Amino acid sequence: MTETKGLARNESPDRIPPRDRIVAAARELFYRQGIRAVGVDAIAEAAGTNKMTLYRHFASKDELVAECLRRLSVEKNEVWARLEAEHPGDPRAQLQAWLREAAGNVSDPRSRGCALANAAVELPEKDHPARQVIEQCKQTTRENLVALCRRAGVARPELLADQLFMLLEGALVCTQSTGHAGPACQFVTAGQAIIDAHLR
Amino acid sequence: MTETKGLARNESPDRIPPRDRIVAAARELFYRQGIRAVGVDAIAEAAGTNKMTLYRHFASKDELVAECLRRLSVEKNEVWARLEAEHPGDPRAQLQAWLREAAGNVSDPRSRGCALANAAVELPEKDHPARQVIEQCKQTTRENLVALCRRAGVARPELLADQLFMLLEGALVCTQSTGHAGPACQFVTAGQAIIDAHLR
DNA sequence: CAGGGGTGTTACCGGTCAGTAACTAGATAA
DNA sequence: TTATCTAGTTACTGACCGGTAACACCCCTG
Repeated sequence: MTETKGLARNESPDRIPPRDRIVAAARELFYRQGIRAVGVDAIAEAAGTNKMTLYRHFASKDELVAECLRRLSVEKNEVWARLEAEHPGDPRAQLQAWLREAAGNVSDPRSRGCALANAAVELPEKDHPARQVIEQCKQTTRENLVALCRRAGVARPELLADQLFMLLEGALVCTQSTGHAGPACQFVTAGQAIIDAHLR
Repeated sequence: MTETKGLARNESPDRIPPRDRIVAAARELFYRQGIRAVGVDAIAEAAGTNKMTLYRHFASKDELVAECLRRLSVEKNEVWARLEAEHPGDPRAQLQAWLREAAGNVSDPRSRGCALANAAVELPEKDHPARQVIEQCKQTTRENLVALCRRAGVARPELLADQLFMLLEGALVCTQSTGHAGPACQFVTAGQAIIDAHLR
């Protein structure tokens, strides 16, 4: 007895709590169809639950959107530790690995760009709870990329980071308007040229 | 007599026909607030008319969206003739002028990115009437940029064009998530570096 | 003058939206 | 056991959505 101390309740078939199922379903639907195109009923149904349970966990749809982007933001920020773990003490190898990882996202045929950037397009209201999540995550990404470029020993780390940042954002948004056979297929070549130019 | 042969009717105060007012109002509202966030009633009211007149000119809201993007597409394609007129027979100067013109769009504090790219984010349905307009315009832009780079005499015109294309798309989308003080402020520097590298 | 086409106005349709109330079932914890 | 907490279910609200019907208006043309 005294086994399940509150953290494992109501696991009928899947043992995933409703809150997590809701966030997972919402993330997928928001990303595939767009935030404004998805209703809360559809999210609840895709999560195998209902609207009331959704509203017991989230004050509003906007808050659910923010929570989805918050989780994505956390996941995105994990890449820096992973790069360091894969190439410890070798920032240049980490930069190359970053480029390859980014290329994987760009070339993924299921990709619909960056969910955060897409949300910024769909939600222009400055006071939307998702906006600070978006801006915070992008800012953190930029800072981590600058730090990596600095450790790589380039003369102008901020410039290199911003060039790579814009290149990646551009490639991701390109796939949605020109497809994966458009300019985005030059992502690696372009990124490598930028890095090489900075490494002399 | 026989003056106004049908082209100047119903010009009460402004002499702009309702259809054009509707498209102008829709373009502004779609761009500022997002396509899905704007209702047809709001468009009609902003155009100084009503919903019935709107639906007499457009079969549906989706068709109105497509028409808005079609007009934007036409305007965007005018840039190539303008560059040629301003720097006749000097493709390298035209490329520089393109970069400066693009920089103007990026740094404009009222800019919310490219309306076509934003629409591609908001309208993922493959059969939406706006999609072929988006893809067609982006494709044409890419081809014109490749042609300009080729005339400029660089060794790999397709690569240069795609690099500049991604850079511009990235800068435009960046302004919506990281603001105008983010990576986008390095647009000109980055673009110039790319061009210089190709011109040896 | 008579006619007609483009416009304005009002009211309406069915559907969907975000969000809530009230109640039931089931599992846990004392 | 009893009490409590969470989740499921149904039904509902009021607002708004895209789109339409019917009719009055007005200016232009014949």
